[in-house]
Amino acid sequence: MAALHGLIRGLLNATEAHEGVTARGWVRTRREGKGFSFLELNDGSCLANLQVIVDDGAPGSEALPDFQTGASVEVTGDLVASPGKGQRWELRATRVALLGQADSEYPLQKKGHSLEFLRTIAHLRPRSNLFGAVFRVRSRLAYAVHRFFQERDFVHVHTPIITTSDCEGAGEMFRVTTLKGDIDAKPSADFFGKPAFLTVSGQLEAETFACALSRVYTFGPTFRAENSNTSRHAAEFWMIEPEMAFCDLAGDMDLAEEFIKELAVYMREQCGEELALFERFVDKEVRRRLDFVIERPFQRVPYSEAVEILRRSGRKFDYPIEPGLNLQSEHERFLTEEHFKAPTTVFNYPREIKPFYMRLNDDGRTVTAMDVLVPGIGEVIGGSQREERLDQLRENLRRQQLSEADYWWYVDLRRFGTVPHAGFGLGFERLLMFLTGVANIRDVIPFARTPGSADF
RNA sequence: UCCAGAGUAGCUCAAUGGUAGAGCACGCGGCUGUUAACCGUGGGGUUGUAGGUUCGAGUCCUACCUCUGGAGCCA
Repeated sequence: MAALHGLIRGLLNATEAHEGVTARGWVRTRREGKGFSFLELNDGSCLANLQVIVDDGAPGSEALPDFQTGASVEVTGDLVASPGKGQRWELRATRVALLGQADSEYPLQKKGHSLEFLRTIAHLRPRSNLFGAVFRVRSRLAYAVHRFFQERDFVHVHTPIITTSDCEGAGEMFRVTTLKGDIDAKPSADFFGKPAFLTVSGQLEAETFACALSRVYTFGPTFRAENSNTSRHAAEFWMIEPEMAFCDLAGDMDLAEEFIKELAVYMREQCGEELALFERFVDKEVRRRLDFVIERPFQRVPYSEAVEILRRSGRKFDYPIEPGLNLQSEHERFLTEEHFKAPTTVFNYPREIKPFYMRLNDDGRTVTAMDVLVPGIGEVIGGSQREERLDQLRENLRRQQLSEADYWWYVDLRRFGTVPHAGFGLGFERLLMFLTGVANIRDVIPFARTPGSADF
């Protein structure tokens, strides 16, 4: 019986009627009948509401006028088969109690609200069907991410959030300081004795652990101070970065593709109720896209070949296609959605457009970079085999005008027992957008931080 | 940061330069084992902000603010 005193999810999944159960939650709507009222109760444990029947005169029913949308209540009664359509079980109340009132100013009324409006009430939107579903899915997929790596003997490493290397090379960084006034006047007086920042990637630190524990991954907050105003960028997001010693680019691509597939399968099998909601109200194509990724084998194509395909496609693109230029979103989407009609991994990019840590190929012109492209989104994963040769890494640093002294510990990995190793990075929110169909990154983060906005 | 669009009731939206409206929500009444119930009725507004044009501005002009979409950067 104890379990039945738990969440509404448990009550609705009951296999038989039960007397004397208690449900707690928030009122979604109330309908008054002759001599009794219907309450729809939701506690966020699942999408569905629990229908409650309260007879006039039942203990606590005198407060029913205050059981308005948004109010928190506790109901005790008997779980019985529902004679009405639309639900299997309902709760016949023997006692009701108002825990917390919600008056008519409660902004989340029982009506369709725009996503833009819901963002302005981020403290209340988890009580809506859509956002309850999004954040239940976010939690389960975070679990699936850990499960994927733990089952493959990866060690979870908590890489630092504050860093003093301002040269991780992945974009503008947020400054962390305890100084007042001119913070650049005397950096040695600062808390860490030098300028400090919020991390833009845990990769370099993860590499050190991979070169000790063989297989590691990070899954944590990441920060970018870029003034990016798009539906795909946030100043604070969660990144997943596996790193594997004794692994080359092929092994890296294998893992990336397996990862995407497994999470799509997990979404399909473990989040069916939410997926149905997303399919209906958010993105009619989401289930088809998941099946597309699950069923179709990934295509692998070198960058040079991808460029040729784009050139010969006869398609007019807004941006030029030339060897040595980065592929634009429109190019990536053409490859995966129209040309291959499959998830696609592009690899071996020109060294000029990629960071110093990527391994130089024997041709001397390309590096072992790879991007995994999926339909609807484009790039979801970027990774590479890392440059493990000491001399070559030093040359890469020189070419990109980076100081070896700033990377002394990173270079040390190549001095002492260096090994081939590889890894990739994945934005957790972008993965969520792909798996749920939600179009704006602000709607898969509980409280989004974007330029000019850090409320709540 | 660049380009485009939008800000009118709590929410979603109407309103030829000429008296600011509807639906939902909320109050009241009615009806009903109802399903975002239904029917009737009532209250609800500094039209994003500041200027300007005009006899008259929600509507036209200028600036700013905010939001949205797209681009760049990227995950």
